[in-house]
Amino acid sequence: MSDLLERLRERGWRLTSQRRVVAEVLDGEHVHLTADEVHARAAERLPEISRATVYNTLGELVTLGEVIEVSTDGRAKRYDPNAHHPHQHLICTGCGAIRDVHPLGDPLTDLPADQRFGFALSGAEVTYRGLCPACAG
Amino acid sequence: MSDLLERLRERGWRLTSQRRVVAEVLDGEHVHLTADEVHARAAERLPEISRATVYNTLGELVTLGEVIEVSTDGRAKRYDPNAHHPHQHLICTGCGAIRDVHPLGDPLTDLPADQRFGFALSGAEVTYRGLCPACAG
DNA sequence: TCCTACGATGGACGAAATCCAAGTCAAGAA
DNA sequence: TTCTTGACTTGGATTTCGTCCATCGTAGGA
Repeated sequence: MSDLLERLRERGWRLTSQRRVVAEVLDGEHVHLTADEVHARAAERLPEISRATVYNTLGELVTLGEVIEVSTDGRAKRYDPNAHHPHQHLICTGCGAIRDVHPLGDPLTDLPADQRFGFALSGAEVTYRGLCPACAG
Repeated sequence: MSDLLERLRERGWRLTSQRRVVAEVLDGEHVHLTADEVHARAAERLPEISRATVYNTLGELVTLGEVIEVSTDGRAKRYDPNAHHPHQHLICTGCGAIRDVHPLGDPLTDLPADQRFGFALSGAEVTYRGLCPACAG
């Protein structure tokens, strides 16, 4: 059993075939899939899995901190299984490809106290944008 | 006439009453409105303006670089008229309130060459998240 | 094996945004 | 000023993404 399923089981997750397949889809490929793509890949192994179940399961994985939700543009959210390694995203403005990147330092430290307006900061996301080599042609 | 309308006119924008009202709504309040809120405020002055026109006009303003589109979460996009002053956003995880903030340095410089993967970078957006004083209450 | 509470199902629903064919009008031409 | 034309607007249909809900199924403990 994968590390992911193992961790979930330890937390009392009821392990259904549907949840197993969704977790395996995410665990298997470290790319950034939409909910619909996750559903399509899960349906290859479990043809009658419903979209509601995929949404429910993804939501739980996000709540449990196993998966990160990425809203890159105004389109479908993407799900990033690389939740245990802090990182940011680099997105191609041409084709929409997403890469995980590791900038120097912690973005949070760049926001001085007088720019925090009394907020209790919990995190910062950085999205770099540019043309990938293929799109720059 | 406002600076915004002046700039648009110089670029050959056909100035219709609908476009004028949308531009004035954005120019007047430096808050982050959704398309629906822009439509509601525009309709106060021009009751029969259609949603499609508001969406069209907002899209053109974004293309022209006069307005920035902010996709905070999976909800409606917000439109930020403060496009000529580089800034980032601080969002309350409780109530969704958005503030413009000015972090130190340029986020782009934090991404080392070996993390750029051949991309031609065009920009970086930083979203700080936390609880605002009212929600932390 | 049996129970039962938790999870899955799928169709209806809703929000946000886009599309499209038809009607309207800003602004340059005469 | 009036005319002309192509760009702009309209509103309803459509698409996309996601949630809700009543009902059915089943994982896992007793």
